Amino acid sequence: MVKQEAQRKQTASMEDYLEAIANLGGGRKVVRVKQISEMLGVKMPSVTSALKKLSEQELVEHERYGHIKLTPQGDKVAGDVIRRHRALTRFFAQALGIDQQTAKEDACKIEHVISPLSMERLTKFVEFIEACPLGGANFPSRYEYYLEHGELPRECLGRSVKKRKSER
Amino acid sequence: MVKQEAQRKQTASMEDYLEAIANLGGGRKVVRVKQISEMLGVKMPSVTSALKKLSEQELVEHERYGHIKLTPQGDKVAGDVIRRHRALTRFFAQALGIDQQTAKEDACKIEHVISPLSMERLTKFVEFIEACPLGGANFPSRYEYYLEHGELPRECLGRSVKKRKSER
DNA sequence: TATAATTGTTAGACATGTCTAATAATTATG
DNA sequence: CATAATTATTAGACATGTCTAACAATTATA
Repeated sequence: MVKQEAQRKQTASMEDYLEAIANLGGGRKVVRVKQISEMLGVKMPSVTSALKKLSEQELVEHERYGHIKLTPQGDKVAGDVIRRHRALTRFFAQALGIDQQTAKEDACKIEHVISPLSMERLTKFVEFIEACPLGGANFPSRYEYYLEHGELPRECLGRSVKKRKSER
Repeated sequence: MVKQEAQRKQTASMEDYLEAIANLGGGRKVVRVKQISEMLGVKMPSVTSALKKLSEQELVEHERYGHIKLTPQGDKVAGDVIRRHRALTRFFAQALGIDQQTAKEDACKIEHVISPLSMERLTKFVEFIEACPLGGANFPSRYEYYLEHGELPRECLGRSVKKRKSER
């Protein structure tokens, strides 16, 4: 087995840069400092300085005034961040019924701090919600009822629903 | 209406200090720099320095070598943080089935970055889960099945379950 | 292609929050 | 109650990441 470089844990900030570069360079387009700076809402010198750090860690290839590209390692890290981002966005939007904008903003913050275990469970949770006609299709609609009316829908009150043996 | 001091948004770090002081001082016990430092895993000078900042913002009362106490404002901020913390912990533990330790750790991070909207929905979600015998009691158990076996439980596969009109 | 506009970099200030080392105050104990 | 042990503070270093101002390179255009 080949010895694997231990992947240094990135700060939230550096993860944001990697994510931005991946998103901008997705279609092999040229990535520019200015785009990154606009996407992240920081000034260009901040980007330059971040690129320097990421280059030193071999996560990014960057030469003065020249091209910006993720290395395979950088791409892997960015991919992980993006996966977390997507799952979290789906969770907030699909499961909790939150608007896309807020869902993304929250995902953007939480993706940097959530534990792998919680991330995994949250992902499975969304998959489950989306796949299971009962826990899935019914669950969100009942939940929405609860959100709107502040009280449980009929089907939850036990009357019109047969309980299974194990629940009697 | 009395003019209300705009509540300056706190950093994650300052929120942690307020939370720790509230938790330690809960029973009107004397709060000590050392306790805070141990609870947060920082050295004492960090605490002293944080207390200075929080005092300037009138969130904490602190005199040299003396007592440490939240002001009413500080107490309010701490209370908000603690409420977020609790709801998040419940979510991870109850809804996602994550161990208490990890649930708390994640809550500790996320409580500082989640939006009020998502927080509110997440709280309602947990309430719903805990209150609704169907979306509640059944949902987590089906979800657990899915977690363990990697596939949906029978009741979710449409066979043994009558769909309601609206879903046909 | 010379010049203007745009984009990128460097240098260095600043804010936040941590730490260590040295010192001071408080508290416990012989 | 004097001294030792503990707890707290100050001073200042350091790391991260942002910014502005000044300058440099690149690209567009007259």
